[in-house]
Amino acid sequence: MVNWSEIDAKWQAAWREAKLFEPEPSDKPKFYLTVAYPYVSGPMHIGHGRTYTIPDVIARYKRMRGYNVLFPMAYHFTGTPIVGAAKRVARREPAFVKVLTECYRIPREMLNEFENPKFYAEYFARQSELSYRKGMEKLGHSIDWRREFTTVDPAYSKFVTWQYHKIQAAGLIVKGRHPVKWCPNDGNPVTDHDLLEGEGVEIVEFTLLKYRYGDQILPAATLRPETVFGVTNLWLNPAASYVSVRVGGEDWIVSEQAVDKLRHQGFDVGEVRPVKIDFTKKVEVPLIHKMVPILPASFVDPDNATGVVGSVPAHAPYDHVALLELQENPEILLSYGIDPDEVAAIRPISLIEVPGYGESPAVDVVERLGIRHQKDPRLEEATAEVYRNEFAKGRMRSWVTKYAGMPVSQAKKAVREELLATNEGSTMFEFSAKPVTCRCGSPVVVGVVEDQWFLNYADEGWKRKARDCLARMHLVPPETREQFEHTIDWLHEWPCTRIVGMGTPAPWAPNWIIESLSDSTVYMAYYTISHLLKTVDPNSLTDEVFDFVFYGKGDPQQLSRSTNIDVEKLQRMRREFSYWYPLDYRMSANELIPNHLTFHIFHHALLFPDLCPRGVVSFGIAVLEGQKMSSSKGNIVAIHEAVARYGADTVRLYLMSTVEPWQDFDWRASEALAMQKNLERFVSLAEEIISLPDEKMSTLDQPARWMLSRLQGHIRGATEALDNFETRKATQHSFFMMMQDVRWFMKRESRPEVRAHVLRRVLDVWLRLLAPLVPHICEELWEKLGKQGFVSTADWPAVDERLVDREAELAESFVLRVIDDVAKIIKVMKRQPKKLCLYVAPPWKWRAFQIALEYCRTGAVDLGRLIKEVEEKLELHLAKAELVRLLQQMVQEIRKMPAQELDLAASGVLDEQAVLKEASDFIRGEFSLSEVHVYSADDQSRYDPQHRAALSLPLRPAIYLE
RNA sequence: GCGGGGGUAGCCAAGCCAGGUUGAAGGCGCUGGCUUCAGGAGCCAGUCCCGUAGGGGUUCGGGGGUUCAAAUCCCCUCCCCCGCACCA
Repeated sequence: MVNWSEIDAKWQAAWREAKLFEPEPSDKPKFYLTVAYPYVSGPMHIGHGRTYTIPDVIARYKRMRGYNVLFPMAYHFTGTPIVGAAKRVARREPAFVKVLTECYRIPREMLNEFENPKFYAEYFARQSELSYRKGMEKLGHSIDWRREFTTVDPAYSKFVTWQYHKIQAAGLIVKGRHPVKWCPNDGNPVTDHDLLEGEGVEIVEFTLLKYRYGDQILPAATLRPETVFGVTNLWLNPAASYVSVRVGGEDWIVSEQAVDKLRHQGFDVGEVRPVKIDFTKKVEVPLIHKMVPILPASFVDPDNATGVVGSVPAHAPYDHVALLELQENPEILLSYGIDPDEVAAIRPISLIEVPGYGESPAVDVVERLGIRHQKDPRLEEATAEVYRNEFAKGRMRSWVTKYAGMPVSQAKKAVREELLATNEGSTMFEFSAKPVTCRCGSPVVVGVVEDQWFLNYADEGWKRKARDCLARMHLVPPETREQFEHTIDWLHEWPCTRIVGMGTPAPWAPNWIIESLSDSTVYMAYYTISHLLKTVDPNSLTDEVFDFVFYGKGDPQQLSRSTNIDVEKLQRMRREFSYWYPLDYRMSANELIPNHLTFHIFHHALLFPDLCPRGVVSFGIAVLEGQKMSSSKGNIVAIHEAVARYGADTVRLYLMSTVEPWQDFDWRASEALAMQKNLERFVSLAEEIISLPDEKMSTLDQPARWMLSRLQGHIRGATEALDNFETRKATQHSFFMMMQDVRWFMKRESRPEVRAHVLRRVLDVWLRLLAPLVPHICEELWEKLGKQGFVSTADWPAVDERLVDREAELAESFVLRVIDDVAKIIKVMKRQPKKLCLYVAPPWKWRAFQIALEYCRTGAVDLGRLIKEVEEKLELHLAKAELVRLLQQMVQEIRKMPAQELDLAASGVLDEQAVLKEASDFIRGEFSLSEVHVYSADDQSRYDPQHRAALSLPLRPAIYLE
């Protein structure tokens, strides 16, 4: 049993005291990596454990490779979720309180403190056992803690202020209006976290077509303005209440429910009066100015947009079905005073042609599905199908002169533009699904925020800079490049200010807060000086200070006088930044590619065009026993619990071993436990090796040469893996394969002095290979092995080419193959043999083998020619049938064998007889035999009662068992 | 719809780009043997099917093709996951 927690604590303290991870600028080459700082709205769990262990492993590896490594960390406080969580505590929401008190064991009497967002954040940032700080320390992360900060620190705000001054000066902050989910009760925008229901519901923009109804306007809402050319009538729901309302200078008729929506969306809404719809009146369609009737329809939802709907039966299944119903039921029409003959005359007007459909797609689909009533739920699916196909493949018909031949996707925009330009249309936002309800219980509406500030990512010049930056970056995995490129193309104005939440006031509009993704784009630069800023009065951090630190602009003497910051300190900050920047690698979750990671490229491209990050590594998501983790629901495994149960090294190794960083990770308790046992086995193996006498070098025999050669392969494998951020592959080589090989060697090597000598050499290297992955136990064993200093700062092992021994590896795999064959035979003969005879192929068969190998190399084997050539060259006295059989077998064998081994074998370095004789004692033991004999197949004195020797082939000796 | 990723033996997961160590690494699970002051310990072996001599049959979502040779290359097809914004 290993006392993991004791070892963890011992070495974490030792590293801290030695200030091992507090790098200073020097003349050593540097390696600077960062990972997205945590948003501290809950405990650190194993998903985060993985996120932060990956960079730690890389940092530790690079440190051993001789780099001066900077790995800093901070905490993200900015934004709404923490504030939202504090609010939920204030409201004492039962489910949330339960998670806090039961899952996270927060005493109930402390709850009122959690109503304060800052306390809340601090608690999970660094105060409690559940915190990120404690979790990372417990995992042994090699972080320079001197540099930690939070995004609400005054100095950080100064840095954000500097940054936004720069962006503003570049003309990339623009103002506009922006739709948001809005709670009228709270008077605030709400995020998805604030919703009781309606999470993920989108805001869609409808076009309003202004139909003239006498002096009034009926604004019909549609997502398909291009279909205006096919309008046959207007729909209103007779069961709904419509009102007349002043909007701007116009008199609109909309559903009662629409009035508030318009108001929230910034329309100038005046007096509201009830109105009775006169279904006998005609309305004038905008743009085409034709008169159409108003018809009653129950499918019209008064709570969706304006409650007024235009009818395009050729392209809208609802419209088509509703019209059919009216045509079949004239009595309904009569009750509204509508002339049934007029309605009976209405025909769908097709304006879009779509491959795969007839004249009117909506009619086709309705007929195919057999839909007869406007309340049929399948109309949703029918509408989606028609919409999708027309949008993707449809073109405007030739009669729609102005837009003839235009793809629907374009026509939609063009028609909309025309409607807006002629004031025959307007726009309105609506939710894509309902209901949307705030946690306070109030229904949420779409609110349009005026005076919203945006980062103008749509700016072509900025995009170009971002693309240039991206082109120079190394991306892991490489497939992410397309995602980044796509994101840069498609990103447009990003609303970068908020009304609520913690953060930095926008410099030009202090009533707004810089939004939390927008304040976290270039903070990697801030880390380089964050420890020094702790001794500086934040008020003295003017833009000029940052200009000097980041750009070297200005005179430090003068700057010192104006700011009261020591010149040395200013120069030291400048030196830190100049030394560490650019960032070598940025690591983050791949779900952040569409926003944070691309933003960080944009902002670097603007602020540090010559110092863009060199690379990005994107991580996959983590799940727990196949289930999505959720801090707010409490289904997580907290880091401090995992470390307490398994030890830091087990957690680290498990996190690194099952998948590569960019793949999705699944934590399974049973596998974590298994990993702990594996690690304990390693420890007892290592301790056994350490207890062996330190033998002097003696001649290395076959198993020893094999072991040392395999070791070189694993050094190479692990090195390549970590160079490519492949933690899983590194673990495979450094841990699992090493375990297998060492065990095999211990079993195989019979001479104690050779075994001791080789194993001690192996362990010296092995501990260093494992140190980035499981640093605590490696330090412990490194010390026990009698090595000086920390293994964490020891040299990473280099491949010793002199120990690479392909012959030894070939010989060993040859022995293994023979053992395998013998085992198979014993299994089939179903009794325990006493005696084993092995007959290795005679020289002439090797020559035939070489010739056959040449044939195989060129592709198709002409067996006839091969036989002829072998006969001629070897002058054999052999029955033709026998030779044919033999060569066929050889070709088959060659096809099955590894190419490199074959080449080596064919060169004749392998003395089969000698290798098998060396291994014969081992083989005897393996099968509990009493005798093992090795003969050449042409040895006249051999014991061979069943004439097996004739079956021998190169690399496949004949076998006889009795 | 747009963009990205993926389907491999009971499970996870390598391999695929550069076709030939591929019945297919490694881990987990399971089975057997050994060891053991039977304990969720350790060690060894096995783990697609058939087979009293190292063999044969059939496998990498499905179908087709290229090739002496395909999990790997090409074509078609089915299915799954993630992102699409104001949310960190």
